[in-house]
Amino acid sequence: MAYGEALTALADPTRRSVFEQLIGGARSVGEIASDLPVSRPAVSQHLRVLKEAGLIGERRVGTRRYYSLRRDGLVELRNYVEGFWEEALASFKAAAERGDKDEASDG
Amino acid sequence: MAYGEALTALADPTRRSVFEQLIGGARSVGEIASDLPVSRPAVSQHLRVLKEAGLIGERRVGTRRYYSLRRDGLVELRNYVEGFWEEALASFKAAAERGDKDEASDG
DNA sequence: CCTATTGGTAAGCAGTAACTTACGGTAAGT
DNA sequence: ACTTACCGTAAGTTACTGCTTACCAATAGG
Repeated sequence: MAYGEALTALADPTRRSVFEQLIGGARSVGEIASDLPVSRPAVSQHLRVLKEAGLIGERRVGTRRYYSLRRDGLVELRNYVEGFWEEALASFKAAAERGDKDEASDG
Repeated sequence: MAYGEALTALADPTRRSVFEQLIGGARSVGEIASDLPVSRPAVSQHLRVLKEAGLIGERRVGTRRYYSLRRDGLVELRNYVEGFWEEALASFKAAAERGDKDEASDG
């Protein structure tokens, strides 16, 4: 059920940029913000959403906080996508074998 | 780049319900709405967003319109998820081999 | 200590998103 | 033709979201 929060978190373009910055590895808040056209507090807020969605984690060193992707969160999101992907494929196949033109899978 | 619209489309819970109803196959607007706690026009609006995101297609028969998932849209979304999944895995592995504790992949 | 660095939180604001009701438009049935 | 069923669109309202500025807490270093 947590994939809902994950999808919501990744819906916003800015927040998705934050997320994608972390694909390569951990980064501090300042580093992340320096690559974005919004203020640092805005980045903090985005990080909070991503964290509550389980997509990222935090590690403190000194006054800095390094954020990085959480494997569990990614797995959950991936499982959701793979899940309906498999189901949809099965539906497509079943419809095709019935000769249905219902499906707009070709459109 | 269209995965952005797809993620935005799937972010809303009601719209995600609409989407998930279509996994099993094509449905008419009325059928979809009857399983949801919102009005039919609201469903129409959600369908439009999903359609513009490339996730669903439409087929008209009589006065009814059957909506169903579009394979291409699903592929795009799946590719996005698989993409950062692979990259993230590589990053995790590299970090682990460096002995980094940067990554919060375990948290 | 005092200051600088780093970053989270609060308050406020503007934009947008989701919903409703009301209406229009098309196809099927009588 | 008239009615019914089905559905999209328009207009308006409410609520939320993302942003900014201002402020505060914690650590590091002189």
